Amino acid sequence: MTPQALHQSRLKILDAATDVVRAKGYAATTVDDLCAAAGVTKGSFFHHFKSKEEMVLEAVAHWNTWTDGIFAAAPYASAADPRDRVFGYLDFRRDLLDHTVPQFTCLMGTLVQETYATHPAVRAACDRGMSSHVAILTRDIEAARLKYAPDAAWTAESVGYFIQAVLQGSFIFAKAKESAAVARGNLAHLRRYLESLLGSPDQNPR
Amino acid sequence: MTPQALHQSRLKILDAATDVVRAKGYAATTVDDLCAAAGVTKGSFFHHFKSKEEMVLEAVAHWNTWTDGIFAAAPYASAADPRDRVFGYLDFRRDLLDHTVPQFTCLMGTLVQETYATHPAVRAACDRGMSSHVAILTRDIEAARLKYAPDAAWTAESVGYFIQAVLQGSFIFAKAKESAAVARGNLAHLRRYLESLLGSPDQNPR
DNA sequence: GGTTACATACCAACTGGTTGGTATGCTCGT
DNA sequence: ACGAGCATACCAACCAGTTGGTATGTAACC
Repeated sequence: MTPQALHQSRLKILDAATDVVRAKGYAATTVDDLCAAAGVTKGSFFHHFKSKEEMVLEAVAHWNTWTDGIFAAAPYASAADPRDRVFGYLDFRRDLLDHTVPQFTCLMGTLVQETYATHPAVRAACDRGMSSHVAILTRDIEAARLKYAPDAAWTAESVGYFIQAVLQGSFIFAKAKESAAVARGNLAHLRRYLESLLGSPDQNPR
Repeated sequence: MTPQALHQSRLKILDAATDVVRAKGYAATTVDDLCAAAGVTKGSFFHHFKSKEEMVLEAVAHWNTWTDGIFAAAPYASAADPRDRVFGYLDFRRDLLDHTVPQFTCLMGTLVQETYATHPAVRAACDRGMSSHVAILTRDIEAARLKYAPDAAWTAESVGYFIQAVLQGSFIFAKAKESAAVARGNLAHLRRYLESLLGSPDQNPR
């Protein structure tokens, strides 16, 4: 966003927030935790952010530009066929599971669970972020639907939300079991379902 | 569990915990919040529970016996055909979505997100609880698989986890959007997928 | 070139309110 | 009279946010 956003200390705090909040949650993360992780002082923190909540709102925005960049730059994103992009997305997310649990889980999914009733602005930011990610995904799904299942009874958007829900739910089990095994199995089921909707990516159109 | 568990104040605290923790999360829920919601004093709270964490562990156990009872008593549970029980479960969960968001979301899904890295005992309790619910569901799925898809490439257990992940992910979107609409759409997709695995419940076997 | 004025970035110490938990004593059934 | 259950007052630790100050840069003015 603003040139300000590039400032070193500011960035370090936002980066630290994505890690610490994902690991401990919002309420349990103290400003001191963040400062220690970012290597800045409390004075610096409150110089850059009016409050802890305002900071986390910017952390969500920071997270979204960061992840949007990752998915846009991924190899699958430049596939010519939209269905290949959809399945490429699934494979890409499956490969992300090779990282550790705190690394592949979602900041917004974690945040919204504990803040939806108490911090309306955070809830709204998570809603916007998750929905915009779904919208990006939905574009490819809709293109694939028009090409491979034009008479389908389902909407592309509902499939986009379904994919995200499977991912978010998988993260919960990954945390509970400290293992990505269930998440991997879930992605396999999800792929099979999408193949039933769009056909397998190595089949021909129609 | 023990006859102790039936004690009035104890029960009121555990009931309050399921509501308040689901709404505000574990860290943001104070012992005073719980006491106020339960209508007991702090002295009573710490008479019955050694600590906030020990209380939440019992709240998880309390939650599991409560929900297990609900699902066991639901009409679908006594269907003769295992496939009917599986789809009955899906319909039952869909109907639960008519309640408010705080009412149909899952205590353990909320809890584990923010505690998995900081409160190992809570994480383990959530894992046990969620896995045992999956295990109950898996029994019906396995019976349906043997009857309707004996040569299937998938395991009943992995389908059980998939169903739960879709539900948990749906809860996240319900919280983010303060609406169950996405959750309903997700359950429709889930049903379609299960029909592709087991056949539609009004079809004949094989 | 030097001085004033001001803005940004940062820091350590502090504050006032909150929190989980404790200490102590009251009450009531047996 | 004795212990289970409960109530009240309290405490030390902790927390978000404040304060007052320093260091650095920089733009303007003479």
